[in-house]
Amino acid sequence: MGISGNLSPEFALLGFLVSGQSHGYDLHQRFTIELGHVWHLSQSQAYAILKRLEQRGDISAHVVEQEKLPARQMLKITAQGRRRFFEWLELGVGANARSIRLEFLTRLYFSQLHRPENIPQIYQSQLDEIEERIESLENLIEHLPPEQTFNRLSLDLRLQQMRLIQNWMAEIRTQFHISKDIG
Amino acid sequence: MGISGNLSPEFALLGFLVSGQSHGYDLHQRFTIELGHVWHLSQSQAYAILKRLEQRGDISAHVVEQEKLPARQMLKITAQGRRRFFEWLELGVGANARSIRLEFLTRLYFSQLHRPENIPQIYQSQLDEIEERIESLENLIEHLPPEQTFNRLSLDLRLQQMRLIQNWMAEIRTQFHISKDIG
DNA sequence: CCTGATATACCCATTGAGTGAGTATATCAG
DNA sequence: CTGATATACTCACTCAATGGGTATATCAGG
Repeated sequence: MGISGNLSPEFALLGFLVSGQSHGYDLHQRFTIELGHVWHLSQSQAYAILKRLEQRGDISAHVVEQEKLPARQMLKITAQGRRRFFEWLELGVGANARSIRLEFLTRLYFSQLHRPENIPQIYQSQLDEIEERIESLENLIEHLPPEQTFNRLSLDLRLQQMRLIQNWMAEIRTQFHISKDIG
Repeated sequence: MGISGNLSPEFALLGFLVSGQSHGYDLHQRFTIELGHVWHLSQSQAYAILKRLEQRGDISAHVVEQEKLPARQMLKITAQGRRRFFEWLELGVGANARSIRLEFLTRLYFSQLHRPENIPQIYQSQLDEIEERIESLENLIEHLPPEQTFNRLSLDLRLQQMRLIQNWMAEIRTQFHISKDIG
């Protein structure tokens, strides 16, 4: 889990349900419109995740018959689901490029929706993780035997990507009006 | 498949077998030493992949009893496996950051081992893909409705990552002495 | 001599990711 | 009346990945 657990399309669906009950089709639609360039989530994948969430007790479902269209599974978030969602919202996402683009942005999206006052804190802890990661990569590269060409190229790219993300985070600071003196 | 099929730890194992027969434990060791900072492949994952490769007929296995240690499965690449491997070696890997760091580097590694003369061609087609991707991202961003904050942030980051990779590719050009006038 | 770390060598169960296709019905434009 | 599009969901399958478990052998330290 944690670092690359790739769990957040799950939490994103949960996050939409925090605003009120809904059903699979609609959740997938909203996801696609709002975060479709962040992740790609297929319809069947969305249904699979929702089923899992139900099995875990994070959401509850009840069938709603419709006059003309097929019946819907109306989905509600449970107390447990709500708790799990807000716990997730405050976790760090780790510091690899992919999970920052995917998970951190998703977290930011739902923080803005449900907990805007927490944004500075979430922002800062993410930035801290990135800076730690940069140091640890610099260290790794320094101690890598010189003949390890391909491992070095890989680590170099990762390091450069982390530095890029550091700058991109500065853009986010501006866009979300986060002041500098937090943490 | 193709773009993000995530298939190359498979081909990497196959690629080690091009140099001669071996067994699971050793292949996993070599993988970890040579490409351990490119991918992380757990031992059990390695065995799972090798089993799949055998089922497909890309490798063949026969048991070798050992005097003291447990028996080994000696693995040999088949004609089919060899063909599949060299086909893969010439394919493009697509243009997302992750698959370039993982798949492209792996391909480069095995090209150097088994087909050094093909490096310029592989390099160039990868670079072309990256440049196409940059254009297509620029286009997407341009036509994105301004209210789509999070989708925009995601696309922005991807674009910047692609530009970074473009520069990183230039470093590779130098390191591998690839001349500029190819393709 | 015994113990514990390390290396060799492999397997299995489970969870999850992800695709592709199928099943229905309703609406609306041409 | 036909075909595209939208609503709404299900199923079967493959692959990814982790975390454990199972053995045996070697070798160093107490």
